Amino acid sequence: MKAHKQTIDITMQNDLVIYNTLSRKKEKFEPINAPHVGLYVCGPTVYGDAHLGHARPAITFDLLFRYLRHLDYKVRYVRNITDVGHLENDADEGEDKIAKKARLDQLEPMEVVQHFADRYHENMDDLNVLKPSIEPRASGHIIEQQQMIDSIFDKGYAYESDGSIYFDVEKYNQSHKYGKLSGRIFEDCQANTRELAGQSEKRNPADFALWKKAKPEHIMRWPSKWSDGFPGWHLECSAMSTKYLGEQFDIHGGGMDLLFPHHESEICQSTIANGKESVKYWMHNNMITINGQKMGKSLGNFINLEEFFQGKHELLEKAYSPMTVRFFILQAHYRSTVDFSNEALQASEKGMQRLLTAVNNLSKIKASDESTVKVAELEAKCYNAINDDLNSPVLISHLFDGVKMINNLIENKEKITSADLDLLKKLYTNFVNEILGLKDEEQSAGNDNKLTEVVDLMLNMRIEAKANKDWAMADKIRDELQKLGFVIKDKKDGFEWELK
RNA sequence: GGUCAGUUGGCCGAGCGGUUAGGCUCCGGUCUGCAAAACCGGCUACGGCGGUUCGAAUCCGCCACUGACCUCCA
Repeated sequence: MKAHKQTIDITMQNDLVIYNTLSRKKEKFEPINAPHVGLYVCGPTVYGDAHLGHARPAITFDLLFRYLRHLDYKVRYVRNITDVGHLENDADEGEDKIAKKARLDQLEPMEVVQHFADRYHENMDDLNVLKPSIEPRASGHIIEQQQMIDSIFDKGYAYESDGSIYFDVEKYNQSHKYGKLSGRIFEDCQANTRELAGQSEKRNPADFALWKKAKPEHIMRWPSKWSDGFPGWHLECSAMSTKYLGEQFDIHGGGMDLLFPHHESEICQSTIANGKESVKYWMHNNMITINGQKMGKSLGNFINLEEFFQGKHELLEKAYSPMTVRFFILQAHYRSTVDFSNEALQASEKGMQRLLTAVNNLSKIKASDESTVKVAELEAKCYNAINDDLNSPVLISHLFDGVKMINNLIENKEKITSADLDLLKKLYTNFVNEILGLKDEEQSAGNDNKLTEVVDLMLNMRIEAKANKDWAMADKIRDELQKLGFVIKDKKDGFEWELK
């Protein structure tokens, strides 16, 4: 039995295919140094509460992390926290996002960082997103970033201008061809990059900052040989991924909006500093839209995760649990946009409940001496789906086919051997709990003991009324409880209820 | 304006040359004192116009529309 499982896993490992943004193709996943896998994902800039948009990459790469671990890879997952250097407008001019928030709230920048990092972690825990192996902060790696600048400078791809250091994109383009990830052409970037006042210290509008001299009022600053200042936004990811995953590593992930210029710039920095391509597979999750539009601060349509969980937002008809949000996101493929709507969320909520109920009901199935169901086939379909560039929607559709199988087994419409039953249970534990990361949230609600006793009492009285064929009393108890928001479910031998 | 995606049934959302994706809704049935819940079953769509092919939602061309990035944002 164990030996059998091993063979399956080894086969499955060899079958994983992921879409590489670099080649715009699906590629067989082959780690540089198996069984070790290095995974780097761009984390949040912690100057505000996490919203639905933050949940997408977190859940997408959590799925990848979980699946790679399921395949017995030794994964080192690094997801950074940006706490310095990310400027307004993602430009090379403008106020630091953290510093601005600190100024507005009259706090130390690190108070802002601590507060929102803590909130982010709470939200991620709620969503059942596993903690990364390492969660480095940009401000803790100033030395590493300065060393990387030195390296780029020594190789002649950076220049100083009034205390700031810029990456020389034109020179890079001549020797390495700029734009291989985003598909942009250097000349177009020159023509289309907006020329801001104050950018004149750059030789070329497409150049980006590696180190910025701090203006007198700028509070987040570190000494350097060039000036008192702070690192450029793109640099932190290159410096930290190199430090923890090495000069070459397997997968770099992030949102599609980071593809340009952030990831393109990372490639430039790492290629020059390390003398070689650093990332083997680039993966990008798509955006979440609301009523067909991307969420954006300027559109005023972004919804915080906390607001989802509490139902406190004008666009929300009700609260949606973290698992509902997670399931909703997993029901679309990560490279597709997914459009938020109350109707879609509610569809996911019901569907997920049906799936999780079936999982709980697996224990009710009794084994026979033959099987009329094809469990091994179902398992193969599930692995094929997840192996195909993490196709979670197709995986989920197969799991729903299995739900029908489970329900029919419970009602003895189908038969299953004990070996197949073990496989079926393992299949659902693996895919639903371990890989998709779904868990039943039902238990915690309405655990007020007195309330439970009173409601149970009422419903037991109703059973007596029914036994006496006192339908008026039975219906009265039911209807009144329903008015108060209780959902009453009659069962063959009793009842179940929950408070909405 | 440049670059890149996409347009699938009432709603969401897979598919990427031939087979029922799946979920929710809706409709029927089982169960029930009646309901609800639960379960089972049913519901054949691919923006428009041409073309390639024995065969196209899937490939090609044109048109229309939507979105993303280049500016905030994951």
